[in-house]
Amino acid sequence: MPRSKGPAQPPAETGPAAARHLPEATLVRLTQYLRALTELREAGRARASSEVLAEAAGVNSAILRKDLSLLGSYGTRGVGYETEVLAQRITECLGLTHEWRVSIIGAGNLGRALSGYGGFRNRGFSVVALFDASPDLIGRDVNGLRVANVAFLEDVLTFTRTNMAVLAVPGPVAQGLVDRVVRVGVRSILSFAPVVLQVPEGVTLRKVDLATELQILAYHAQQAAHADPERS
Amino acid sequence: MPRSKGPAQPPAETGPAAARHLPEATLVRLTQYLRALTELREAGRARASSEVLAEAAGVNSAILRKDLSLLGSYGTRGVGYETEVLAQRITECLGLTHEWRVSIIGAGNLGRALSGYGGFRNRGFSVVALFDASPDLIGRDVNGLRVANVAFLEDVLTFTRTNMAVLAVPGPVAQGLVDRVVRVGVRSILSFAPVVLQVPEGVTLRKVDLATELQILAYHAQQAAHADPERS
DNA sequence: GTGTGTGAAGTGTTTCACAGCT
DNA sequence: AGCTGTGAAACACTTCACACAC
Repeated sequence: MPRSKGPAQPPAETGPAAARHLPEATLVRLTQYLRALTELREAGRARASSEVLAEAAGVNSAILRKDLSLLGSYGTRGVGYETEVLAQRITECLGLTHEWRVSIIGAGNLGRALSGYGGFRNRGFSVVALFDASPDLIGRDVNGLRVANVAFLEDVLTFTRTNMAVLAVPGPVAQGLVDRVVRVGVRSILSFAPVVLQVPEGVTLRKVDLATELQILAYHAQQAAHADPERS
Repeated sequence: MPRSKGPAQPPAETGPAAARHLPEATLVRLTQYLRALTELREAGRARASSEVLAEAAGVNSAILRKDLSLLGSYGTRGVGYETEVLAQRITECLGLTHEWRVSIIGAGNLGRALSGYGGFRNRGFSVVALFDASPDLIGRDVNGLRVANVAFLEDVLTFTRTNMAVLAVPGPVAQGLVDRVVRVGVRSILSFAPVVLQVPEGVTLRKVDLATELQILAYHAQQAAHADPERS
């Protein structure tokens, strides 16, 4: 903090775990930095400059430095960042020291794909339950989990101490499930259902929508075709 | 256009299909409006005000009107928007009149889930091929598609006139596949691989990253817990 | 009267460029 | 000398609020 305004007043951090209210765009990039740092560490690099890190994360170095400065001063001028220290710091900020217990609702193709996704088990996420409504699926073993009956959703969520829910169900039933999940205290939901969902204050909902992604690609492809009408 | 600046100069639209360079954020919402319009039309509504439409799409009405104004004047003051006309207009703008031929690369859990996803077949997207490298999967029938050998990727992409690729493969092989896909002229790629990917100018790449989504949820949950330390 | 379309203001994010620490 | 951390400028996006068309 090289500049003091008026009477010296250190910025009153409540400790190294501070950093309130990170911008949404920064959060997305922090996860990328974390991945890049993991790769660099596996490659044996103890230090990296903002330039190197930015390259590995696929962003420019100015925004990387700006993002990291929001977490506090964790680099060394003239040298760079220590990969281990920085990775630890980002992990802390993102709340990944906490253990997150994820339940997946919907054991169709997508739900099964998610339950087997390796990225979950890393970094403090563990899948603790998988639900479905279909008698054909209930009781079956999927990636080491027994598919539970969604009729018992509330009991199982409570018993497993679930604190994150992933919805991989058809649109029409999604809102009802959101309501049930919220009622037993889950406050973080990731939905793959292509519908608008309402959640009360204090509950975070994120959506992934495959149709939206394709439609945006279509737009850009069409634009490119306008500029250069060649390959369809 | 109620206001002319200086000598009358109509905004030189090249026709109703114009609307260059829509902001990324607007594109995302346009897909939501399109879905909302489809629902409204199915419910028999021929007209809707920005208020009603915004509610159905889960956004506020001011931004909806601003977004739609970028496509031209398609509403009627004092009345609202005609659902059919507007849906048609958005469909046009997004490039969904074109037929998009999608190949899915990777027939693991996720690739299979994607190939069966109903949202693809609607709105001009058709899945024309599904690839894998594993002898256990090649030749098997998945949702009416025979899994093709990724060794023949180039030939099959060309033969099927693929113009969009979806990557559902492990991180380490993703960049190589991007390069191959780009080399045969595909310019729109959606990747589920959790790695930074490089594409040349003129190719659009979008990424969906499950680990990132969960990590962002974790951050918000942690923030909420700081404010109100109660349920884990 | 009603509800769109849009300037203007407000807010958020990125880039620039360089002072200052190592 | 080199690289971080950060004000300041530029850019992007959202919200406000109201003139105007119907």
